[in-house]
Order: sequence, then C-alpha cells, then structure tokens
Amino acid sequence: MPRAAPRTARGNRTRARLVESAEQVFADVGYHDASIVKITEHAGVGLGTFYLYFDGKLEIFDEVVEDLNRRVRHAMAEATEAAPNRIEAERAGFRAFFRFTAEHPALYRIVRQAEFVSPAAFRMHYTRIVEGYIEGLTAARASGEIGDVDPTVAAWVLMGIGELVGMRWVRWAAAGAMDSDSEPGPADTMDVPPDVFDQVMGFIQRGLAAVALDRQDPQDGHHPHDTDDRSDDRTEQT
Amino acid sequence: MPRAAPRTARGNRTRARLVESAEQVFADVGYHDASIVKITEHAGVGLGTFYLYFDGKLEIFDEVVEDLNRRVRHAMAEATEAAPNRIEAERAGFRAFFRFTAEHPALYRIVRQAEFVSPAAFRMHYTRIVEGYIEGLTAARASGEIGDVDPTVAAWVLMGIGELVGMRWVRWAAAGAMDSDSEPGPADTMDVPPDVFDQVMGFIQRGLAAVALDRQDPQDGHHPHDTDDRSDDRTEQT
Amino acid sequence: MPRAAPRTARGNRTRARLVESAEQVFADVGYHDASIVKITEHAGVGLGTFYLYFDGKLEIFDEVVEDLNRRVRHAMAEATEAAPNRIEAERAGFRAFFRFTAEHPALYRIVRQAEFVSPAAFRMHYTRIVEGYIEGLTAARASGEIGDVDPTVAAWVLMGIGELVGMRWVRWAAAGAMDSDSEPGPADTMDVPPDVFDQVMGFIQRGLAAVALDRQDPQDGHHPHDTDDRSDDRTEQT
Amino acid sequence: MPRAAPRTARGNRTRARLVESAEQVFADVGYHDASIVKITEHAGVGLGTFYLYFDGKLEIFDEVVEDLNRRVRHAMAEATEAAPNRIEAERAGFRAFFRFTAEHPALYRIVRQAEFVSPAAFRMHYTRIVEGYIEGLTAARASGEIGDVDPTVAAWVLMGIGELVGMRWVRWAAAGAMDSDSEPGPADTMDVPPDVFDQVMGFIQRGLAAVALDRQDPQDGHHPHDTDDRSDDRTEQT
DNA sequence: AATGAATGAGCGTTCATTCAT
DNA sequence: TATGAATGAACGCTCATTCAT
Repeated sequence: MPRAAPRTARGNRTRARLVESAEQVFADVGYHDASIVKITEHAGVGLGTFYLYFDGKLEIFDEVVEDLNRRVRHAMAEATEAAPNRIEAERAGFRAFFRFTAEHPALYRIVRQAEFVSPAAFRMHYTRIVEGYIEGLTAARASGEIGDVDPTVAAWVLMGIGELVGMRWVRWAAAGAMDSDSEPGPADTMDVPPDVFDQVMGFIQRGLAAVALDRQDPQDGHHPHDTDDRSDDRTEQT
Repeated sequence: MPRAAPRTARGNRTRARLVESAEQVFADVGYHDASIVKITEHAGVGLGTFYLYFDGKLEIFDEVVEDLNRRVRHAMAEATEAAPNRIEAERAGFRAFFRFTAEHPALYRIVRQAEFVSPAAFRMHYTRIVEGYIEGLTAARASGEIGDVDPTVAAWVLMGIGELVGMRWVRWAAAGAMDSDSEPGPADTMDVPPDVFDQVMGFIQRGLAAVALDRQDPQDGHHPHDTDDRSDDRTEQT
Repeated sequence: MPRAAPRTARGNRTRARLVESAEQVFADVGYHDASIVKITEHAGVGLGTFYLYFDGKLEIFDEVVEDLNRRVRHAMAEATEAAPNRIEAERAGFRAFFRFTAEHPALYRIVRQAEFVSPAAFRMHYTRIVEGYIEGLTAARASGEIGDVDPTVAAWVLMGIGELVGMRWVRWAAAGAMDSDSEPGPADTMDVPPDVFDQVMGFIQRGLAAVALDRQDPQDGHHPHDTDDRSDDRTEQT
Repeated sequence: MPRAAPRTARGNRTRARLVESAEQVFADVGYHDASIVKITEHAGVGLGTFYLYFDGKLEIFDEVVEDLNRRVRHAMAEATEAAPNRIEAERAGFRAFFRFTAEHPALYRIVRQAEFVSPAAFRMHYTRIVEGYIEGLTAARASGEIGDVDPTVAAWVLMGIGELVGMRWVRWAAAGAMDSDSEPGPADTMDVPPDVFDQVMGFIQRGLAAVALDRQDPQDGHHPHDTDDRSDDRTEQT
C-alpha cells in the first residue's frame, strides 16, 4: 500500500513539491490544523494527486521529519568538520544549530510536534543526532580533550541546552519581533545574541572539562562512586 | 461570555472534577484527540455542563496548564527549601523534577503540547519556572557559591538539561517498560538511574562553577591557545 | 461504541424517522448510492444527528433488514393463521408475501442487496423465514397433510419459488408499469395475476403432495423404468 | 464515444484479458469495491488502456454478465442434450447448474449484483434462460410428458428453486467450508448433497406432473377457471 | 496501441458548540 | 444547576475518468 515512487521526472517534481509544501504548512499551522487540501493547494496540485505519492497525512509528516533531520545533521556536520578541537566543534555545532533553527523554523516546530504525532519519527530524530554526538564525545574523551563524562549523558545534556536556548533566544525572539503571524522573512531571522552564546558555551566548556569538584554529602543513596566511569582521578581537583 | 464562577459548593465540585478529568484526558490522548464528551464522561457530568464553567476546550486546557505549573513549582520549591547550598539545591530540584515527571506524565505531555495549542500558556509556564531559577542563581552568584554566570542563561540551560534528560530517562524508559499503551501505574514509574543522575549533576556543577577558562574572545574564530589550556588555569577556581 | 439508545421521546422519534428514511433511500437508490446525507435529508434532521443513533451506514442497513424481516414474517404469519390446512396456509402465505412485496418494494431490493452488503443480515433473514416454514411443514407431514418431504429442503424450494415469481410478476410488472424512476404510488402496485398465482400454487400443491413416484434410487445415474412411468401410479394419491 | 473494437490481434488479446480480469475482480470484491485499477492491474495492463476498449465500469460489467450468461446456458444445454425425457433433462440441467454455480462463484455473485448495477443486463440474463426453459417445457407438455402447466410460470418456478437451493447448499456450504475469505479452490467446491438433490428433484417432478389435486374452497376471489390454460381435464383427478 | 500522472466531486465520519428542556 | 439532542463545517480519503506523452 505504500504509494509507488514516481516513475517520471514530472512525478518526481510533484512529489518534491508536496514534501516542501507539507513542511511549510506543518510549520505554519501545526500538524493538526494542516489539511491535505492546504498542502496540495500550496503545492499547486490537485487534492487527489497527494494520494498518488503518500499514504496519508502521517506518512508525509514522517518524511518531512526525516528530511529535516537529514538537513540539520548535514548542517551541523559541515560546520563541525573543520574544528581544531572538541570545544571549537561544539561552538561551531551550536552556532550552526541556532542558525538552522532561525532559518528553518520548521525544524523546531515540526520535530517537537512529532513527539505526539509520530513518536517513532521523533525518537529517530534524537537518536540520530545523539549518535553523532556520542561519536565525537567518545573520541574527545579518549584523547583527553574533555573530561571523563559519559558520552551518552553528555549528548542529551547538550541537546537539551541547545533546544531550550534555541527556543528562548531564537524562536521567542523571532515571535517577539514579528509580534504576529506575519511571515518572518530573512530580516526577522534572529540568532542567539553573542553574549548569551558565550555564556552558554562557557557553561558547556566547563561542564565537559576534566574537572571534578568536591562534593561530600552523599544524600539520597547516591555516592560519588556509583558508576564506574566517574573515576578517582577526579580527586586531583582543588 | 466568559463563564461565571460557580456560585455554589456543588458547582465548585463540578468545576474541579472537570479540570481533573481534563488533565487526565489531555495527558492520555493529547489535546487534539481529547473531546469534550470524553472529558465530561470522565467527570461523570453531562456534556452541556461543561459550557457552564468553561468557554471552550482551549480555556480548560489553559487552566490545566496553569494548575500543573503551580504543582511542579511547588514540588521543586519544597524539595529545594532545605538545601544547604546551591549545588545541593540543584540536586534536590532536579530529583524532584524527575520524580514529578515520572509520577505525573501529564505535566510533560501537556506542557509540551501547549507550545502549539496555547503558546501563551506555554511561555507562562517556562517564564515562571525561570523566575524561580533566576532568584536562586542570583543569590548563589552573589554569595560566590557559583561562578559568574548569567542567571537567566543558566536558568534556561538548566531547564533544557532537565527536559531532555527527563525525556530520555524518564519518559522513554517508561514507554519502554510498558511497551504499549497500558496504563503505567506506580510500579512502572521510572526515575533517572543514579549513575546518569550523577553524571548530569556533575556536568551542572562544573558548568556553574567559578572556573575561569581562558577563552574570552566572543567571536567564533580561532585563537592562540585554544587547545589544551583548559586544564591548568582551572585550578584557580573556588 | 454502539450508539446509545435515545433516552427521550424526541430521540425515539428521530431514530425511528431515520430508520424509515433509510429504508426508503436504500430501496430507491440502493445501498451504495445511498448516502448518509440523503438519509438525513429525507428524515429532515441534521447530518450529525445520524451518528447519534447509528454507528454507520452498515449498522442502519442491518437494522432496516431486521425491521423488514420482522414485518414480512408478521404479515405471513398473520395471513397463515386462520388457514384450515397446509395447502391453504401456503396459498395465504404466498398471497401475503406477494402483497408485501408489491407494497414494500423495499423488502425485495434491500434483502437482495444484503447478500453483498451484510451477509450476516442476509442469512439471518432467510434463516428466520425458513424456521417458520420448517415448523409448519413438519407438522403438516406428521399429520399426513403433505407427503414425506424434507421440511428444510421444501422450505428453501418454496422460498425460491416465491422469490423469483415475485421478481417476475411483482417487481418487473411494477417496473414496466412505471417505466421509469417515477414514484410507484399505490396505484402502480402490482400483484401476481390470478392465473399465474394459481399455476404456482398448483405446482406447489403437487410438489408437496404425498405422491409416490416410482423413482427412488438416489444416485444420479439412470435406472430401469425412468421414462414414462410417472403417470400411472400417481393416481393412488390422496 | 463507444470504444472501437480492437483492430489488431494484440488489441484483441488485451481486451479479452480485461474481460477475464473484470469477471475475477467483480466476483471477488463485488461491483462497488472493484476499481478500474484493480482490473487493469489484474490484467497486467496500464490504467489508461482500459478506456481504449470500454466506455466505463458499467460497460465492462454488462459484457461480463453477457459472457457468463452465454456460458451457463451452454453448460446447461450441453448437459440437457442427451436426456431421454423432460424429467431427466431437468435432473441433468439442475445438476449442471449447481456444478456451474459451485465452480464459478462469479456467476452467482455477478448476476445477483446485476440486479442493482445493470437491471437491463439482469433481465436479459433471466429472459434468455427462461426462453430455453419455455421451449423445453412447451415440447414436453405437448408430448404429454408433463402436466398442463404454463411453461412460463414453470420456468420461473424452476429457476427460483435452482437459485435458492444453490444459494443454500452450494454458496453457503462453500462459505462455511472455507470459513473465511481464503480462495475456495477446487477442493472446497461444494455440490448439493445427493439426498437434498433428490428431494428437490422429487418436488419438481411432482410439481410438473400431469396431476391435479382437488381443491374446492375458492377463497380470495380466485376460482379454478380463472385462467384459460388450467383446463378442465385437470378434473380427472382422484 | 499503450501508459500513468493528474484531477476533484463526493463519500463517511467527527466534534465543538448551542439551546430547549 | 444540569442535561443531552441537534447541528453542520470540515476533515481524510477514494476512484472513475481525462489526456499529454
């Protein structure tokens, strides 16, 4: 039942227009208020045409999520590529992420909606990004560039930071700037202000650093040596 | 048209039952699949009764969000209260937040949906939590307990961490444990595993610490001693 | 999920109007060309009202079939009641059946469509009628009124006769009379012509009679005196 | 607009494949759930090709009915051919009809659906079969093989018997045997059980016989001499 | 002769909301 | 205060049919 892939160049164009339009419409009005008619009208094709290429609303949504995922990861990977070390890589990665968020409001809105619309797609999105992070962090830890942090935990921590900072200084700023539903346009595109960005990166840099701070009162049953990878060498702190 | 507040005790009870039921239903099936009938049935009142107390679906949703917000903040404040210092306060706050998330899946689901359903309620939720954070962090910075971090930025950073770690280790764990749509029940309630929790708190502790790292130039370019110099000067921390 | 039965007198009226309208519309245009809108418009109620009382098109169809079934059986039972013997009962039953068919074109059309629309309802219809027949025929056989025929087989044979004779002389005649889609109206109502009726009843009477024809071997092969011997011994009948 | 007949051998093959496929699909899923795509896919041709040979769905349906009609009549005629007398002819004809029904579920389903899909085709089907019957019965009556029955009435009576007995013991048996939607296959093919068959044929034999049973109470306004062909010679009964 | 991309009227169904009781 | 019958706009989706290739 999955609709056949288009067999002609014309079909390919139509399909692509539909995905683009869907991204636009989902971002603009949200999954639930998006209707197939809105999508097809935006794409300039007939309603029935939609069902030539997609099984339904959910299917095109998943495809849009996948598409966006591919694109953010590409943007982040590209930005990170030339970085001389992990911290610079993080700076570049966050920069790229915020820029992408600013320029593609769709990413943010659509991914967050996916949580309730298509949990599988949602998990896929985060899982793939996490994988990239883990790879980089594992290498950085091995080379001593960063401290002895658990790459998986650190990955989620970093994503959390990116997500809420992006929400506050990119999304909200944009919303405040336009103050209404008017199309944002390139001029309205907001990026995280430099000082905030530096604050954030400072936090991250310290958080990842090979530093351990002394903490004595083990309440709650959790002791410093609960896990194996928080090793003793952390004691040579001040 | 805004509905009058109930004038009788019976009316008060009815209204309260409706809010409770709405929270339950919104959490279970999401805003869009929740219907007024479902809510009134759950509350055991007639359909028409709903409109005696609320203007519509959106209005009761806002009220549910507000209610939840009050409750998380209460839980976190209570947990934080007795903490001897900021770091312990954070530990206690995060602990409380994760517990609340585990025990009230509604909070998580409903708040995240609010972003698209009722942006105003959504902002209100975060803004109020941020206010609490800022207060605590400002005091901690003044007393030298933490480094010279911008309280607002730190607040958002911390919330981001809490949100995604909670998503990964509380929400996903619960989903994995129940493996289906069965009611989670108290037994299935998942908390963040101790080692992960410690990792997270370690990251936060370092991130908030008064560590001076030598990187000061705000631009994203490269600069002289980027590479390994994080370790040495970190010693002059508190 | 089966819709609740109406709780008020008004609701009962609405529901009944819907069933009537559905019968009318299904009979007029057939199940597939009948739409819920047509039914609700005919009933003079809003579209949504339909779904207050029925789960869908199929469900109301089943109900219409059941209703019709009840009514034919009632008509036939009533007609048969006073009959002095089985043969008279059959005459009266067939008469009643043809009259019902003529006056309620719905019965015929709807039941026949049920075969493909709702096989279960279709079988139910025939099964119930068969049960009535079997009862009567079993008694008649026991009392020697009719020959040693298998009541079940005879029941189906009789129904087959009724159905196709009804089709030919009631339905086709009516169709021919109106010659178009115009409403038939009572004047156009056709009954089986008396001579045809008598022919049919004659056939049935002989078929059911305690005639022993000499052909007894059940196999489909050929046997000794196949040819002409039917005539002679038939005389020793009642 | 009626499509041209194919002008090439290839065209002829394509057209024939389409008719075959249509028969299959109509039988499998019914007229209304059959779609042109299903038919063309089954035939292995492109969708557009269909409209090269047929004006639409209805047109190919009519052709399928006509085709089936030709085939049943052929089967029955062939079976009847060698029969030494009318009764044997009936036995052989019914046998053939039941077998055809069992082996070609399509016949049964499609013809019955035709009643609502294409009334003209439906009438044509019965009319043609009736013609065959009338011919045989007229001859039989002339030769005294059967009683003085009206050939037309008898024809419909016989068809009615065949149809409902076939429905009950062929179609329903098959449905019961397969118990689901699985393809019946030759092994599942059901025929009317021998004893039922004999009962049915006994009934028919008596019904057609030159016997008249006395019937005195002319209620209902119909007297023995209502029609001309129920002639007086019927009086020499017991 | 053959194809399949494109179309849109029309379907069954849902649900927030109103209002007479 | 409480009810639930009634409504209809709007949705997702299907499919017979056309037509450019």
